[in-house]
Amino acid sequence: MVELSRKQREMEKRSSEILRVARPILIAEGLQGLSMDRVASQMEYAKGTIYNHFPNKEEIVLALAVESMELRRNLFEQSAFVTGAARLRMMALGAACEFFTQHCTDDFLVEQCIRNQSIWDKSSEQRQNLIRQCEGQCMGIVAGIVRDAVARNELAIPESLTPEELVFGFWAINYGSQILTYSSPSLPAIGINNPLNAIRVHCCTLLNGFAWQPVMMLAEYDDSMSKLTQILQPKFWSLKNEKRSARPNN
Amino acid sequence: MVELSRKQREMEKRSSEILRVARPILIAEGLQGLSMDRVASQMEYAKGTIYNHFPNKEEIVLALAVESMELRRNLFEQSAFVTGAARLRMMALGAACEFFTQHCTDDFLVEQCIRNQSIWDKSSEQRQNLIRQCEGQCMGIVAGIVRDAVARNELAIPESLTPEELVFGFWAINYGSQILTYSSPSLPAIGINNPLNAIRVHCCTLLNGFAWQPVMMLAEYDDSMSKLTQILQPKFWSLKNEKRSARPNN
DNA sequence: TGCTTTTTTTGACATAGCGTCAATAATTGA
DNA sequence: TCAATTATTGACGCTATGTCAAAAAAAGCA
Repeated sequence: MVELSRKQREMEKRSSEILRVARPILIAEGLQGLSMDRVASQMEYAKGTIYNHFPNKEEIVLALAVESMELRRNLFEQSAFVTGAARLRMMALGAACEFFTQHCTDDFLVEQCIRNQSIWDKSSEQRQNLIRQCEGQCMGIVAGIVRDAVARNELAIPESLTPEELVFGFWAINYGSQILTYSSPSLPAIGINNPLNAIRVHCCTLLNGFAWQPVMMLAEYDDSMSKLTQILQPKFWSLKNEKRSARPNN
Repeated sequence: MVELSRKQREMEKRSSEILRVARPILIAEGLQGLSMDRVASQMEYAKGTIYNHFPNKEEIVLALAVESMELRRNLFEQSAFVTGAARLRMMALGAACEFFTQHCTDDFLVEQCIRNQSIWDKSSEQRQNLIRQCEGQCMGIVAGIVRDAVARNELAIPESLTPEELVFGFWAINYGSQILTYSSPSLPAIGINNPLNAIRVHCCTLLNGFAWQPVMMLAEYDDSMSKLTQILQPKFWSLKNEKRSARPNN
């Protein structure tokens, strides 16, 4: 019995070693660049051994994505601790998103990788559920803030929208902007010079559009965001570093 | 000379036949499913012949995307003909987006395919420029409406934003929502039941947030959208069918 | 310790896709 | 009609995937 758990621990250890090797490859060269042969040779194991841990590379990618999404969720959780108006907490989540894209670029890239049909076609339902779960938790955190705002009479949701559908808008703005930023051929060429600022402006404007109290002018919003960022960043960094030591990378 | 152009016409014809064969494969089975061998065998030509027209499958995908994006651009152009307040024209573009995703699903899917690094890594700069150009034209149409709104004093753009960056927000909402809708594992499970309505609400709210005149309540907005849709749909359909006859599909 | 059983690792194999290119077939022009 | 040009072909080399029987290692046992 002790034996069994030792075995399992060794198994675990090797699995995470595979992930440790695979991550930089995925980040540097994308889905195409990652191959089982390559992971195997870099680990100095035979290919079959890798297949003992992960039945295909899609499964590896999903496992990496789970790690990255957990970091995101941790950032979100941290943001939710901010006290004050619900709108402020909502903005703190915006700050978490900003931090994630700017300072956890690798994780952000990994997250992008799973927006690919082939991954979902080939991977196990079980691991897919881990992703869904994490996604659901993130949604839960944000929707919770929305509900709280409603309870405090700081926000009235249009009747045709669920709280989650309201969150969906902010999610879409952030996600959409980032995807466009990373994958649209040369945004500056079509007049978009500062997408990051644009995201902020649009989030603020959307919040104002819903009359989410306290309504803010842009300058005010920017100020608040700066303050929030200053308060939150140390925590964000330590979360990020915690994660890093849990999955040592080269 | 006449000979030469006949040759060229035949070349053209075959190229478009390749696209005609490739499109349904791409739509039904994605990037993975599309292979040069398969296109070749389905056309009853040898693989080498296909390579005479397109140096790799990424190039085929990009060519398909150009076709699809041209349809989108046509819809946008059509929308821009609407007369009245700039905001109404902006909404007409929203209607075009709705039409595109709902009734030109295939083209929408093809458009998604090119959000993939490998495509940009392997395809020719020349064809990439066609995409960029089309993207730029779409942006131009929308940004033109924004500029017009400013000129008519119906809208004041925040000073830290270019008109294009304002458009970026709407683009992100639409794009982001659609990507999430199509690629997020079961949105309903996390409380998003009617993403389409959500997009509408968020667009309206964002417009209102910018105080783009005439500011509208949601019900009013929905009414206007219905009317716009009724006016525009016939034109949209004929554009779509025009396209279809230009690229006969099975 | 020595021997048997179970588990793990290995890499050759079958399969499939990409992109190339010398050989072959078809077309053109005189 | 026949040489010259052009287009087509599919076998080939390469890389990657996923499998599986054989070999090696580890565990169990007396």
